[in-house]
Amino acid sequence: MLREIYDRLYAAYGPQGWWPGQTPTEVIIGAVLTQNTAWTNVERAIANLRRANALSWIALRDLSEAELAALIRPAGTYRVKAVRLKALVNYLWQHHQGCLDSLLAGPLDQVRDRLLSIHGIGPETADAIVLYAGARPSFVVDAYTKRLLHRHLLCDEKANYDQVRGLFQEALPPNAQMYNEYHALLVAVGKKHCRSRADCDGCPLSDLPHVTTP
DNA sequence: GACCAGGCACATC
DNA sequence: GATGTGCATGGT
Repeated sequence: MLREIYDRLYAAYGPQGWWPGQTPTEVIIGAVLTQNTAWTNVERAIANLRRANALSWIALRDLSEAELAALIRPAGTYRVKAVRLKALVNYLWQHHQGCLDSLLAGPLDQVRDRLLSIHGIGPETADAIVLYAGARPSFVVDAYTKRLLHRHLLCDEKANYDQVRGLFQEALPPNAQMYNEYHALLVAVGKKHCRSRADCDGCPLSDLPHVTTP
């Protein structure tokens, strides 16, 4: 069924062209900045960083936390995110000499655990980094994904992150390009539909099995 | 003027 | 271990 849903969404919406970052570094910064935040606000923050020549790991290392916070302010929760970006930058320099390829190298599960050990990087951010910066097949689960699966009776309402991720990874081949598109497609359909029970009109999945109670 | 957005850490029970 | 809460800007 998860393969069927992918095919339908792809047919309806086409390739999404995620992640909208120009370099792996930019993708990773965006992954932290977008936590609980609309992407348009993340773009403003990244534009500030670019204007300040701060889109590099050296520059980010040398910025103070307060300077960084000021630059990323449009992304919201900027004090928290400045702490998180600093934790990531410090980890990269302390454990990988500032080398991103080194941070992302090794068995996928090891890389994921490595990222999860960094303060401010939870499962969704870690998977987004592995998938969209590392181009490796770690499925990204977000609120849209959980909601859609629950509405279509494919997971329990209280299923946790790793359970939902496991459903996708068991049903699909470990194909990073496909995981990439699928996550983006789930966000696309989730923004238009599946928000309330009245949003099913025109949804490419509206004829699939569906919850009948709120 | 609420309500929400590619979450996460921390406190409390 | 399971909920509840703070973080904070900009769009709808």
